[in-house]
Amino acid sequence: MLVNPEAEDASRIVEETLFQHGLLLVVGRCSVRYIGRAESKLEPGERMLIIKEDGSLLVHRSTGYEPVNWQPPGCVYHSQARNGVLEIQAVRHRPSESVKVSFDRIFLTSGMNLADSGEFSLHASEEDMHKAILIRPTLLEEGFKPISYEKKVDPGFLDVYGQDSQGRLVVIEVKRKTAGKQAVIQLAKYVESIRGKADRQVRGVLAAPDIAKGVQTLLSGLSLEFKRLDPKKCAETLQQSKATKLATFFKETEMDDR
Amino acid sequence: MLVNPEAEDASRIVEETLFQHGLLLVVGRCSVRYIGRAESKLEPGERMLIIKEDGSLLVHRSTGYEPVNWQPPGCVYHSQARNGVLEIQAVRHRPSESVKVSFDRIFLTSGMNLADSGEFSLHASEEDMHKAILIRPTLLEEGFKPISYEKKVDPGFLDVYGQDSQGRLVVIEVKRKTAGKQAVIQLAKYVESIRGKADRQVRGVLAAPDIAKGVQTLLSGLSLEFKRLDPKKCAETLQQSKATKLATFFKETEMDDR
DNA sequence: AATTAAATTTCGCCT
DNA sequence: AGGCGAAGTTTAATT
Repeated sequence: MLVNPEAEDASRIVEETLFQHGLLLVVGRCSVRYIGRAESKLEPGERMLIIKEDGSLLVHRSTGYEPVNWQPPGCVYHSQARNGVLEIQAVRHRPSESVKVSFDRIFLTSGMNLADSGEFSLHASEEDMHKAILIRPTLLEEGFKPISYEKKVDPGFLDVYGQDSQGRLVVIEVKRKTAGKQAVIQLAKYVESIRGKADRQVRGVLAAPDIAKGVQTLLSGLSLEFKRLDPKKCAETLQQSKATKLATFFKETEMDDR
Repeated sequence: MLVNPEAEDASRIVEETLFQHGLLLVVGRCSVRYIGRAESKLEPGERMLIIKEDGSLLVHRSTGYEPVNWQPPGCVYHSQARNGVLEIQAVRHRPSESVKVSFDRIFLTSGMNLADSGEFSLHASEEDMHKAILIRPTLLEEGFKPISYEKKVDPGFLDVYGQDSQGRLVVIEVKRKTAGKQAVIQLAKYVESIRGKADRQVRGVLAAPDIAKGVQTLLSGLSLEFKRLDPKKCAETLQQSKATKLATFFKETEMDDR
């Protein structure tokens, strides 16, 4: 790690870190040029450059959640120090594009190796809600039996698909947030598609924590139903039934995707 | 800036930097808990925490373009050091959510103030392509004369609108990338809308660097046209004609938006 | 404030 | 490799 280094000294850290695929951090005054899917130019200013082990690149300004310039993982790098200017260039193909960062002043540069094997788990995502219904169908309603999930139909993918206690087909559209008009339209399309092929009655159910104001009218008008489904309860259901249990579940129920 | 500090010492830098809205950087071993729109848990590992002047937060692992946890600008922070553990918590409302980062080991912490007034310009955006057509209509075709741009019509806004050398109206849908089915549908809607009101023939032109495979058939079937338009050439056109020139252009041509 | 549309969207899955 | 759908999408523009 170097504080206020000359470009040539910083360059040594940069090259070494890039070579051994470490995490590189450079803070200083730079300009950035991007050419690829679009083109951009960033005039000189003080920013933070991060290059990760996997070759991804981030240029962050002092404000804003998003990087001002970036490259996804898999970039190839080239760097050089000349006339007190440190240039770092990232290139990737498919699509062909490149980002060039030129530092004329460097406050801090550091090469690191972060050991990180910690697991990341995201709960109560929409996919978790799908799974929760599969594991505990009563979350939706008594007697519901899932047949398939993320089933491909004409207009796209329907979330969960099954039959109710009376043998009617049930098409379920799941939303993690308050369901709006768009969700109803989507459900309607799926139901229509299934009705065209099925030989039995088909119900359409919108499952979400809440439904937007006024949308209930639209839903009722299309003879569709709303069922309240709490993401938190879904997450709890998943937590109770561990990943291993889920695996056996899929084997035991032998879901038919005809 | 501190290297391998105790939590209590790091805490001083953190608090001060947060207080004066500087850029905060903490690298170390941490766990992260997020609760809000969804919920997530990140088990201990070595990561980089960035908190910006505007209150945005980023937790970056050693790989991946995207942060593993984050918060948009406008968060309120609370931090404390206890039993050798540094805890930093970001809270925001609307939607209500929070991220808590707990460091049990710190490699590096730094508070900075980045002076950055450099302008960022993204060229060859779709809007740039609109402007380029206005400045040099021959980019589209000989004899084309723009009448208005971003004109409000029933289904939305059409990109550019004008008349050709034979006095026919021309509706142009511009895409910066390969135009797909959606672009054709959009153009068709606009053309239909204009045809309903116009007293002359109306042409529909899709202007893009390329057209998706198979979409040409759809386009032809609707009696619409495709014109190749290179974003790069548009960017060059804009560069030649400076912003000042553009301003006078808008004044001089007195474009009618009836 | 709510809705809609675009993004150098990214990411994942399936064809 | 390309295409489609989802995202804790984010962000900006518009109603």
